[in-house]
Amino acid sequence: MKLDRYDKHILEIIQQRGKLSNQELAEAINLSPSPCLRRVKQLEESGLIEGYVTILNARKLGLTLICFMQISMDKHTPDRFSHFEAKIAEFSEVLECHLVTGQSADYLLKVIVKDMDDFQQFLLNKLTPIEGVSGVHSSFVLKSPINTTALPISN
Amino acid sequence: MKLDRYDKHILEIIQQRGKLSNQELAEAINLSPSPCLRRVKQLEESGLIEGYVTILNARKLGLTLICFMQISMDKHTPDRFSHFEAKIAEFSEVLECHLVTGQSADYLLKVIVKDMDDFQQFLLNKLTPIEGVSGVHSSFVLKSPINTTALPISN
DNA sequence: ACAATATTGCTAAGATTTACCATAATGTGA
DNA sequence: TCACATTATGGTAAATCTTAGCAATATTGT
Repeated sequence: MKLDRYDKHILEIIQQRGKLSNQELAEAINLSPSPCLRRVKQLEESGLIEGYVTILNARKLGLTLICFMQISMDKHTPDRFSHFEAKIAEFSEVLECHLVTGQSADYLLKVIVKDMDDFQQFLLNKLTPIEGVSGVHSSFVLKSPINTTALPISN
Repeated sequence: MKLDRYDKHILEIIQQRGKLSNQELAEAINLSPSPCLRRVKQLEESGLIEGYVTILNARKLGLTLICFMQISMDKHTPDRFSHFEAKIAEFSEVLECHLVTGQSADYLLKVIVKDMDDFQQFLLNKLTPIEGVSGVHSSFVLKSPINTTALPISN
């Protein structure tokens, strides 16, 4: 699967503007609508385009507290990990869960909640009751000068 | 700005499927296309909908290495911070940059690169040369069982 | 240079978006 | 509770967009 300059240009644009009409996209990359649409469909079928999503404003939804949580597990057995991941998947306040390298933690979680009360609820009633969770360190986000879903496209 | 069940239903659906046609969305929430479109437009104008983006497959783009980096600064002065943020904004491999609380770091970065060579380039040629960067700790992502942009919508 | 292959741009049919308006539903104050 | 004001809905139609087929053009490899 190799991408020419048209494909790369398409990807760069639609990463930022997912709902651009095909005509506008075609114009932006200097191609007529037909081949432009064909290329997009191909990129979708290849799986390179995973999907289209809508980004909401967290603050306007009342979600003002974002927290990165480093989780340590007591034992590093496969069933400990899969059980943790299954439990975590039930909580909609968890936006990301990454298994990471590093001495201090096994998992890194990105969590979003309304306020500190909700955070406490999440921590005490949802996270720490999960079997095997032996340590939790929380870092609260003060501001996020960069926050994008757009991946770098190589030249 | 208060949301009724239609609005919440719209938001829940379009967070997952950003390019759903208005007709399909209307059908999904049991409303005719006209009022459905009006609601979406209103949500856009209110700023609650920030925008629509396309999610690409990082692996298929050759981007196989994701890393969370904790950055410490030597001095906590406003110009140190703003200079760091301005420099970081120039690097497309930085997907997120958060100013965070916690004893161990000032910034948390989410970085994506092709491989360890590119990571080394980023670390040595781009990140550490920034004035004021006094410490860097890197955690590599092994897998990400959860990775969503969809925010929880309260009932 | 030439043949084979792939890609483009045009066209037209079908589908969708979108504004308008009459009707229905909701909420408010007496 | 009722009348009234306000708001939201659903149908309609025009404009726009999507999308597949096809002839023409461009690209690639030998």
